[in-house]
Amino acid sequence: MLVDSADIMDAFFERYRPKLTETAIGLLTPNVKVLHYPKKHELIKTNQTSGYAYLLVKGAARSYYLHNGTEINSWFAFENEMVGSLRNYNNLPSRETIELLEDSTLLSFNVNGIKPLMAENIEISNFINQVIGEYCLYLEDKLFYTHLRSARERYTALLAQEPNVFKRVPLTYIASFLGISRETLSRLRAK
Amino acid sequence: MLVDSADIMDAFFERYRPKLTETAIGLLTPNVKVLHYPKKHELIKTNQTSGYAYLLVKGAARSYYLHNGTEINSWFAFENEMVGSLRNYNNLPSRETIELLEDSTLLSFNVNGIKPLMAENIEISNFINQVIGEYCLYLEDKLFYTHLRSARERYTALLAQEPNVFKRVPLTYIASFLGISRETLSRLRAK
DNA sequence: TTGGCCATTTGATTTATGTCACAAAATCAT
DNA sequence: ATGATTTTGTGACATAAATCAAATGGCCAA
Repeated sequence: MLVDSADIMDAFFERYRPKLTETAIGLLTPNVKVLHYPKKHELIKTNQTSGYAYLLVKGAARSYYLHNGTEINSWFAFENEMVGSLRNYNNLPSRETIELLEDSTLLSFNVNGIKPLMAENIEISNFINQVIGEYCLYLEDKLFYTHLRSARERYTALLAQEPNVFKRVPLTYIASFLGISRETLSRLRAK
Repeated sequence: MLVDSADIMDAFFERYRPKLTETAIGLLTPNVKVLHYPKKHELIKTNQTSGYAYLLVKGAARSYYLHNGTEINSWFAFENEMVGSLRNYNNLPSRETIELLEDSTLLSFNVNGIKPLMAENIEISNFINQVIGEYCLYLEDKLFYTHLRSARERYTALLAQEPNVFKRVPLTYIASFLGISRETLSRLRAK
């Protein structure tokens, strides 16, 4: 059954209600759209500078890049997570391709339309900087829990911290995310 | 020869002059101090929540944490670089200790005094978010150039991108930063 | 200047993980 | 459903890098 587009956007803004007043929402709304895309659709492509960021309402996505001809997955995202290219946000070409792992429902944010609003509305500015700040903490964590850790340690950490990854993402993708070969991941799982 | 404190602060604000007006500088000034500390001084300590961030005017610093009883270095910083704990900024205890590698001159920023200014002055808000945004890009780069790369690749990348690290930081520290043993680094250098 | 303490190098050996090859299982399209 | 294609698992072997051990070199303090 189809959910009304306006409902989805309302639900999203409701989540941020303590932070975003009607004024801010009014400014954002023309720059936000509800979209549906099938599995394998590419939201952002390598070397491209996209003007959009997305919120995953329903579905899953991965980000990957090519290294020596093989795909290296850099992250996976699920419901209620923001997906996009930080480099794109800074007007640099994306190094990664962002691809849907499932048929998905998304909110698209027109970055070129929203950025200028940051100067005139402090709530929007805070909202965006909060998203980037949280991503920054995530990256620090990822480095901390990866650096100088063995394959088994990285595997068990991921299993503990993001169990849904193992339920919704093929092991081949998870292996390169963990920085190990498919075979090693298979053997780790076999205990 | 001693340089006057006011001169150092002026020079710093001058760097940001196109972004910070007199109003913003006036608000910041009471929260900024010029400090001198000797080599080995610890600016921020593990598990502590410091209320300060620093700009390295002259000198060098490293950030490290303990893992299985050994020090793992997470970054090195030199002149004109901001040093601090992102986790502290987000009111979380630091996982790392930030220690000076040389006798240094710094600007200290009182974060608790400055944060409230972000709500009333958009330039200060933009300034801070720019610093965090750049750190975020740095972390992405670090992951990208580290993940699934061999010891030799990580070594040559560091040598190419930050040659001064090898001039001012002991090899023991560089080894753990690269995620390799001291012996391996020595052998890589011997070619 | 000298001794002592780190930092760095070099050598021998071990170990974790990658690679290659193939088998089994699961998923997909017809 | 049925075969075909993709994903996952298992075994044998290769190799990068760790570990252990010890020698050499550099630097600081008395």
